[in-house]
Amino acid sequence: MKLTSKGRYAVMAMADLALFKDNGPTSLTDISLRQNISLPYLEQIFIKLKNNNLVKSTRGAKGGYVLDKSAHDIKISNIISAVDEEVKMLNCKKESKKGCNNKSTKCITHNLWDQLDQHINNFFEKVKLQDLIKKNSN
Amino acid sequence: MKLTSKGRYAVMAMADLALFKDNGPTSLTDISLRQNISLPYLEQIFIKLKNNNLVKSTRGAKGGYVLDKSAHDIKISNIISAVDEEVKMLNCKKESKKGCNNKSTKCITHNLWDQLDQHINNFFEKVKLQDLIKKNSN
DNA sequence: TTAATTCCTACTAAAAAGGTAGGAATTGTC
DNA sequence: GACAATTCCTACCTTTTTAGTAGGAATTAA
Repeated sequence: MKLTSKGRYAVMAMADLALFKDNGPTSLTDISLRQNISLPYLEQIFIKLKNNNLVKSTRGAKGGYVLDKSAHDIKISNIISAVDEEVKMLNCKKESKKGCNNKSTKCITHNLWDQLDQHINNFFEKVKLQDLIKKNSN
Repeated sequence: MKLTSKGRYAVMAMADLALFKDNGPTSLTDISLRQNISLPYLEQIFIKLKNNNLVKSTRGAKGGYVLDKSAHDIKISNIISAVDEEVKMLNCKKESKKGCNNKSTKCITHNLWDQLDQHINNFFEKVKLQDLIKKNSN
């Protein structure tokens, strides 16, 4: 299962962008300071967010990043998958050739992890970036 | 987040025990062969399962393990936590002293991960070992 | 021109995952 | 009583991943 700091940082950074979107492009330096994430690490994360059309960049002084679409239209699942974290418990190969253990058809617990994956992915599908910043203002 | 092969193996092994419970104690050698898990690794896992009263052991020849209670009464969450895998996305310290980033009160995404944890833990609470072996007989 | 920024590639340190090695203790079976 | 099968125990190890760091090039507002 891959759900670690990178995914968390990505979501935090996107939420930060959404919160400060009215100030023009937000620099990674600002996000780094506000969210306490190392700047070069943020850079790597934002390359991916950009490649996945979640943010747009402006280079040079006064540059930075802005959301590429409204916070209403960005699902958490989009962010998670953009930084290569996939929610997947199973090593089990696709049900084409061999089974999960290189043995029989499916391992005993195949369905369990499959259902869990669906649960989690479903959760991330339902939550929008906008939901986070609403909640934060409590 | 800690949900890896160890937890998966533990659940697989417990399900195996449940499936073959009528043959008397099941040796780890058998489970190792059937589930394709390395024997010494299984041993380590079973020490923990035993310490958590999920299985009972019989030493010596013809020895092995049996479930310590009915498969109806063993929750997947029991197994996962027995092998030290905890479902917890947040690094965030308990809301006592400092906030999540060593900064403000809560990080922007605190509630999100908190809810996800609850979702997953809830899932594991609901599913019993018995449910797995029923499903497997499809 | 300079300072602030994104962009890019490569390296690295620490931790965790997923084991292996080797042997001691126990017990049913011949 | 020997032996084979097993659990039990401690220590080590190898590979992968995580979470960075280092160093600099390209871009652009002021």
